[in-house]
Amino acid sequence: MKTGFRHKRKDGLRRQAQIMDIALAIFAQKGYHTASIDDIINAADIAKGTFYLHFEGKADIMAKLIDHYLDMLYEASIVLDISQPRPITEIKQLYLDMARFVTSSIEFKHFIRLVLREAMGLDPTFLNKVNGFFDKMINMSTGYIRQAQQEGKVLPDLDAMAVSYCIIGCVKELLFRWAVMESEIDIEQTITTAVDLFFRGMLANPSDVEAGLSRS
Amino acid sequence: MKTGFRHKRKDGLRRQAQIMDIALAIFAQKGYHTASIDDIINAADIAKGTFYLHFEGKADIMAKLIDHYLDMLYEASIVLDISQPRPITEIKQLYLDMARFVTSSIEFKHFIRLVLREAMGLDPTFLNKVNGFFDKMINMSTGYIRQAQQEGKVLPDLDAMAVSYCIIGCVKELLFRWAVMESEIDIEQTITTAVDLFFRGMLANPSDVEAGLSRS
Amino acid sequence: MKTGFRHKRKDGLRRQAQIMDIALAIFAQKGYHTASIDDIINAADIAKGTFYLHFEGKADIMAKLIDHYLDMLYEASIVLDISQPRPITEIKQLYLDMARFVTSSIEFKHFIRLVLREAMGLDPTFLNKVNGFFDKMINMSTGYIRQAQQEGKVLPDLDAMAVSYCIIGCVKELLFRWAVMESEIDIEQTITTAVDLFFRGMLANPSDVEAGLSRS
Amino acid sequence: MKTGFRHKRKDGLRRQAQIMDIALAIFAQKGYHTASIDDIINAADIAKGTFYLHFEGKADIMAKLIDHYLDMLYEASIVLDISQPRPITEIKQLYLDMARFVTSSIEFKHFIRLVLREAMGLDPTFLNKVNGFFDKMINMSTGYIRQAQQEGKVLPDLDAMAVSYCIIGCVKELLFRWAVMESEIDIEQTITTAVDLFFRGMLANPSDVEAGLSRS
DNA sequence: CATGAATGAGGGTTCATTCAT
DNA sequence: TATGAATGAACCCTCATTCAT
Repeated sequence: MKTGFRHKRKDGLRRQAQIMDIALAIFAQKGYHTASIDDIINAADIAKGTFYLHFEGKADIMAKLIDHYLDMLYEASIVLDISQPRPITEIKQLYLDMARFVTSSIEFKHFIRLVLREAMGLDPTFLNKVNGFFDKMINMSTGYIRQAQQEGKVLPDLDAMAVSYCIIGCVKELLFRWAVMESEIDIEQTITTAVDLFFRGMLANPSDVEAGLSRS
Repeated sequence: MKTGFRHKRKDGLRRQAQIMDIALAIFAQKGYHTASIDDIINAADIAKGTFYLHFEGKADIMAKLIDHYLDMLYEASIVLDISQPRPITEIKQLYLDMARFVTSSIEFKHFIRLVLREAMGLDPTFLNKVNGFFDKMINMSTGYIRQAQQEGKVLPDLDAMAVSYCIIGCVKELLFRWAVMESEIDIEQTITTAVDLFFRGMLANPSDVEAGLSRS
Repeated sequence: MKTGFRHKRKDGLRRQAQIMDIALAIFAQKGYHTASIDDIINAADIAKGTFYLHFEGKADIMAKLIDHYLDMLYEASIVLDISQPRPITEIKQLYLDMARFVTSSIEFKHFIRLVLREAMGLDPTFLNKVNGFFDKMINMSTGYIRQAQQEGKVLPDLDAMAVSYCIIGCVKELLFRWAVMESEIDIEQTITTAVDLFFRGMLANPSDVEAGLSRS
Repeated sequence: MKTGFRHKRKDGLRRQAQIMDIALAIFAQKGYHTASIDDIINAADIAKGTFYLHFEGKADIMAKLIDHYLDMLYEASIVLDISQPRPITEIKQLYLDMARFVTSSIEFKHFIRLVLREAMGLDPTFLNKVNGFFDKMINMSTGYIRQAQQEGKVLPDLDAMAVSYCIIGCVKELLFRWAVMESEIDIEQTITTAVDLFFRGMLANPSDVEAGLSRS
């Protein structure tokens, strides 16, 4: 028992962030259940103990990963939280901005891949965290649609929540194709199509959307 | 017929089907990774060896389950494979029929729960099988939309495949809410809303859809 | 992953008993904390899984060992539970019988060694089990002395429980020397000396003990 | 004196003694095996490295603790080493003094608790050190009894060493009840009872002890 | 002297799989 | 066919110890 030498000392938080990056890549590649701590420490080139120095265990690093990226998403989603009315064109721009944001980094791709592939199959803890985010999106969307209905801009008989489910479903599917199936999808083009589709189907006065439609 | 005599002897296929039913319930409840062979054989009240007599292993029973239920879905989806034109109203009815079909049995609920929760996180084999089905749905839908575009019934500039992604996304999301999150969703009502939404957004001549709209 | 062949099947309980015997020897030799499951399975020439087939873990086999031997001791101690008065000589014989009983088998030696060396340093669970036995012995002894005091055979002012502590202390020390330190002790001779010593010190009428004294 | 300046700098020996005190308390509370270095450094509010600056390791601090307290006991036991004859009453007083000595400080209680609970289960090194002390006590006692036998004060046929085992056993048991089981024992009263009991059982001329008996 | 991040051997436990009966 | 004891690779996790700073 003569261990503990040959260090490559790093500032605590940087080391932790570095391990998280690598773990995320591993999880995204092999899946949470299939990936082992050994996979992570080998990829990170650290010792077992070093891992447990920074994280309580496999579930802990997963939780920290989810918290970290969800925090970023929550923050980014603030721009979507519209209290004052905005023109359709701006809305579409917001969606495109969000899309560019989440598709800009490989880490986010890994995170989305991980979450959409199997975060649902993990502890209720994880499931709740992730679904909490989607639920917030849905509620935000629902509230926005209802307000538009009151303003007479959206068909009054539409079930706002059902529509929101559809929108979130579209978003998830697109992200799934992009992050999990690595499809060659033109995200911006597809989002434009989807937004136009939904707007055209929802709006009380279709001419309202004309400016926002890409072609016609 | 040489069944039913001696120590718990059953016709091979019936026994196998019975084990699969139980395994599906277990997998749907605990998740594929979390569920163990022991869970299955205890629930099925058979011995370890008996399980391996009928299945090559854990992955094998999972594969057989996926194959079995996907086969049923493929068969059921035949009615959606429309070569000749159909009126909008009939399309909506087809969707509702499909919805009633998959939500009618507890086994299908288990299957959908299993597939949407984590089958994506398993072997590429499983992922491919399941996505193969969704891809077929998407291709079917895409072809149908393109045909409608040629007939001038659907806006010509729409990216048919992007729209299909949206539709499948909606379907998955609804099924996810129903089977995984056990939300109290009125499936038929929500599907009606979604179909109307999409049709209104897609059709070249909105008046075509009037008959199909639930309210107007 | 191709494991599970090459068996040496044994009847379940016999295998369990065999593992317990070996584990007891290992624990007695290396100590509970120092001994590892690997030590046990190597000595028993079984696989890791086989161990966990019969025991829930290290603490479980320890608990089963303690229960097993304490049960035997409780049973053997029944003869000491004297409701009707007995002559001194018989008492001494009872002690000698008990001594012969616990020193007759190597397993008991291992058990006593284990218990006296460190069972006190384990979980409160183990501590309580073992002390429960000693407490029963002490209570039995105390009750017996008090009865003798009422009959005027034992000095009335003696603190019966304090005397019982002394007796148990002597017994423990003797067993410790024999089982832990492997001293060359003539157990029977020493017990005879101790019993005489205590009796001579306790009895109201020293001549009562004459018959029981080994010499003089 | 160059103590007290700069970052938490203390005189080496004082710091070492302080750590030992804390370690003793931790060991006594959780047990040697269960307690970790982390427990100690946390309680002592020092860094890991600081611990290894003062001690070679876990075994080393344990050894130093045992040595330290055994030294004190050896020193205290000098008063028991009687070359010239003493009256019975004085002997009893010596025992009571010793009892008061070891039960006077919380540190001694911790030490006794540690030693009687599991020091026996550690390295032979520790076992030998502790037993070395008890052996010295036994030899001292044996010599004293033999001398008394030659002087005709103690029954000549008694096995002096056996009697000594009994006495040490009583002492250990009392200390065990007090330090480990935290029983509410009146140490002085119980020792008085024990001493009287043994003397009455040993003495050739029982009237010799009369003065020493608490009640008669 | 003091620090605490890093180490890795070692330990306990699980579970899919096998095969003698 | 059916059984279930046996297997062992693979995991997760702990903690005494080291040494660059």
